[in-house]
Amino acid sequence: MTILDVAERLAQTRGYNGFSYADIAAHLGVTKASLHYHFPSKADLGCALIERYQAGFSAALEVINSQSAKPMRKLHQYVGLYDSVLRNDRMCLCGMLAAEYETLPAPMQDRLKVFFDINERWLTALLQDGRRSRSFSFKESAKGRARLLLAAFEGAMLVARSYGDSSRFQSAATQLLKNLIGG
Amino acid sequence: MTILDVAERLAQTRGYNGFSYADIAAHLGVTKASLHYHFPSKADLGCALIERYQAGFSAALEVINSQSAKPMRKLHQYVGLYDSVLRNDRMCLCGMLAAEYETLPAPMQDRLKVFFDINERWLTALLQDGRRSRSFSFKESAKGRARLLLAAFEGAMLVARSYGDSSRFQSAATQLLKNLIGG
DNA sequence: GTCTATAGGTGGATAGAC
DNA sequence: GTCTATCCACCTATAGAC
Repeated sequence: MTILDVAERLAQTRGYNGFSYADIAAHLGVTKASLHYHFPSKADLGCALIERYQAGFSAALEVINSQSAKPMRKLHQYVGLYDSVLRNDRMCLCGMLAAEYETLPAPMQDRLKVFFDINERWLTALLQDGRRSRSFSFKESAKGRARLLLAAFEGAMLVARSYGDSSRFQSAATQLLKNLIGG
Repeated sequence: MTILDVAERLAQTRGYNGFSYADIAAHLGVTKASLHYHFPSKADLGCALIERYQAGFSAALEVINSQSAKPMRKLHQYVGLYDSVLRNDRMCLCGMLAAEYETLPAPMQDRLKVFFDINERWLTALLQDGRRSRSFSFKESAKGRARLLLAAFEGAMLVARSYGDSSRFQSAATQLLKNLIGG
């Protein structure tokens, strides 16, 4: 378990303002001071968290893209990324940080939007592909649809977590894919 | 400006863990100690915040119900409640608190779910009415649809706020109403 | 790299005068 | 009801020994 592993879990369950160096130190059995050697300030740690999360997410998106699957199957796999986070009793890191946006250091705010932008671009491309191949059917702009899906997934995670009921997320995602994109 | 007014704004913009008695006191020009006279603990204040927010929301829902408008018009008015919050540069109080759920005192957690439950019930009833009168058309359960709408609205607010762009919310809401409920 | 020790600040909360 | 004064716990962060 690395510092980032522990910090990530804490940030995804309690939020950036909901954990401290002391929490991480306690979980790892080290002192707070040693953490500052690796991440001088909490803002540094926060930026590293988003960057690593982003990198992991991007890698997962590439894996999905590398398969020659139908667009709808790729979309289901995308939903699976969120679902696995939720089943791990966590909220999407960036959805969590979005709530705390106004309290975040500026460098974290910037990286947060990059995460959403990358997801939006990936989803937009998938939706365009799917519509071209007549796998998807929708009238609005692909970008608008992508934004809607992303926001709806984040919101569904947010509410599902309050109820400790991941089926709420799955129900929402299923409806979205069936009624909003539907072939 | 009352204590609750100031605290509400802070909670909606910075989150429950993102403001302190000192912040409220500074905005009101009083001391922290005097705040504790009205709300002994921060949990008391938090509960009062949710209860007042809930009461205001319920009152707004009754106003909508009291009109003899078409179901779709009522739904648009419901969306307008969220939109006005966002235009005020705020996030829905309960969407905000949902992110911080795990760090909240138990009494706040309970009240938070009550808020969502009440919204879900109101939306479910409206969707059922609309379907009965053939104003709405959807195949899934009204309850499932209600949950989806609520979660999607919260998520759309969440993301829109990070971009400081309320049109992102409006675009999402418009798509949801047109494609998910559509007549 | 990790430790001890500590600084300087802020958190929520209380006692008691007015 | 609001104030001053204060408490103690916790926060982020640094200095310097090992």
